[in-house]
Amino acid sequence: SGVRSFEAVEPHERYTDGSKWRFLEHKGPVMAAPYEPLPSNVRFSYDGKSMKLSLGAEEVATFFAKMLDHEYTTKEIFQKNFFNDWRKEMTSEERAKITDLKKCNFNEMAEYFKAQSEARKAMTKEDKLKIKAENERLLQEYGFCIMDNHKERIANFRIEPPGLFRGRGDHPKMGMLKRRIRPEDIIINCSKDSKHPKPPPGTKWKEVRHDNKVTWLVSWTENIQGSIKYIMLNPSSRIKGEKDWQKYETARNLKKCVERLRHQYREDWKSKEMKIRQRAVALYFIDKLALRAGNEKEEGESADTVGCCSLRVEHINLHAEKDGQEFVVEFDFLGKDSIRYYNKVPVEKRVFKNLQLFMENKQPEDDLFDRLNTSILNKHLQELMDGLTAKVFRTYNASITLQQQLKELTNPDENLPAKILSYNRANRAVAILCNHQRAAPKTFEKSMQNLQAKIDAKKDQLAEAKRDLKGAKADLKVRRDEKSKKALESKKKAVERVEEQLMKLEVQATDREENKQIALGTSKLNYLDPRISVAWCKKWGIPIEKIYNKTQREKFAWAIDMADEDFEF
DNA sequence: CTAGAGACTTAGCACAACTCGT
DNA sequence: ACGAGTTGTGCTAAGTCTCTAG
Repeated sequence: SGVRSFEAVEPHERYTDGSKWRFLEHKGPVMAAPYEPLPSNVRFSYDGKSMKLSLGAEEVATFFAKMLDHEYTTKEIFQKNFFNDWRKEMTSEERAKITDLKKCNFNEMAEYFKAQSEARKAMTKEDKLKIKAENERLLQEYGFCIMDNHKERIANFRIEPPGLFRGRGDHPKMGMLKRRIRPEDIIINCSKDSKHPKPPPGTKWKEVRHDNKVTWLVSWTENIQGSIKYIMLNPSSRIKGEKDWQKYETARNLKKCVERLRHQYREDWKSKEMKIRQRAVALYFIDKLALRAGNEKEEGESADTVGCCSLRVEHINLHAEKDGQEFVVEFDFLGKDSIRYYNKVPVEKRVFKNLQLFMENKQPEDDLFDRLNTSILNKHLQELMDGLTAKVFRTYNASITLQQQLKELTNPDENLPAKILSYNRANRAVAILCNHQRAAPKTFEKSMQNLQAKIDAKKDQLAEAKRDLKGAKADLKVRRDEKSKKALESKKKAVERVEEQLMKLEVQATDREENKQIALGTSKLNYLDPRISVAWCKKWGIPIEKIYNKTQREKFAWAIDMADEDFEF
């Protein structure tokens, strides 16, 4: 099943009728483990008196108890949403009695779960092995499907277990109960002529359908936002790989016409139509700053975040002059996942003047681009180039930046670790462009200190090695024999070795420091044409394992097969 | 054009698994 | 062999974009 062939030049739709497969067979999802009631000695108490909860109410209470040491359980919205949903699961007697969250004591439950997790850590090796074996069995049975002629890995074959919803950022629905998914909620998708997955004994699927226009195997509707969740294939699968390839080919098509498009939107800055000016300025931001498109969101349904088209007046500040630069736009807004975007960018005068115009007579909470949305923008883009949408600019600019940076930063004379540092720096330039941030690792300070200690130790070692070398030189001068000559050689070698080790550590420290709050993974996985990296590795004799781990090599198998050292994005 | 459903990609984080020095 | 620190993986939320109906 590992052998795949791709057309060498252009990715194509496998079928011309829009269907995604002919044959699809799988075992269905793994359901969430059923609720295990608490032992009777673990009690919940209300208003100082212990009280036995009904099974349903107890389960939801344990969700809260498990989260007690997270800061967000102290938030008012979280508590309100939780309590509201919890009460719905109570019996009418419980509901009558439990009316104030502050009077609830979950401590025994919390202690119990802490003890459980300790016990799990302290399990014997055999028991851990047993669990591992069971997981492996589950993976083998449910983790694969047959699509057309290939056995393919499934990405997420487990149904999401129930729990309390925790959105990102300031989410109005945090703390709500994410309910348990039953077989009756689940839609199965497979081919008619396949062996259909069986629902658990005594249950039924909501539906079994045979829709080969879609790629998912299982779906259900989630109760927090009412959106549909899917079980789909792993990125290593044919269907995902071809799609990925296609994405990068579209971005390469953009490369061919991007100068034309840039010229066009610069012209449009002068248009007499407000709508066209807004479109042109937004597109400039998307191109220059790799902003996301910015669809409209329903207010109050999720955290207040924006992208380009949904920017509001309050998200930018205009400075005719700032820090010695003219026409500076200061961006400050929350983007996807409530990650802050903060940037001060000098722009062309004409853009600046347009922004002033767009902001005239508006309140801070008004839309900056009031005549624009993603649908208008994408319709325009579609006319400029086949398959062009706003997000293609992100892919294009990310990939072209990597290629440029690699060209600029790679020094042919440097050794392997130095070259890899260059790669990471090129990758980092992209991550910064795309604003891929992470919380600094909790162990960051300590880990830097450790590394510094290692470096210091290595420096001492080097000084010592150099002293030895000097001694050997002096020896040779005096003795002039073969033995001293050999000794000198070996001391020289030793110095070189330690020098190299020291450099490696210093490179590592630099890399880590620069990476403190930057996440490289997202761009590597989603924005960088893997053929650029494969070509770079081949050109400089870098083993691909230094750049891509096993999972990544599987995902990018198509590119590793395809690209040679002169691949140009 | 608007709203909503649906399908699919992109995202950061928690924790499990592994690695390396002692 | 062990534990601390690092890396990899699973999870699932949060985006983008298309399509359809009114």
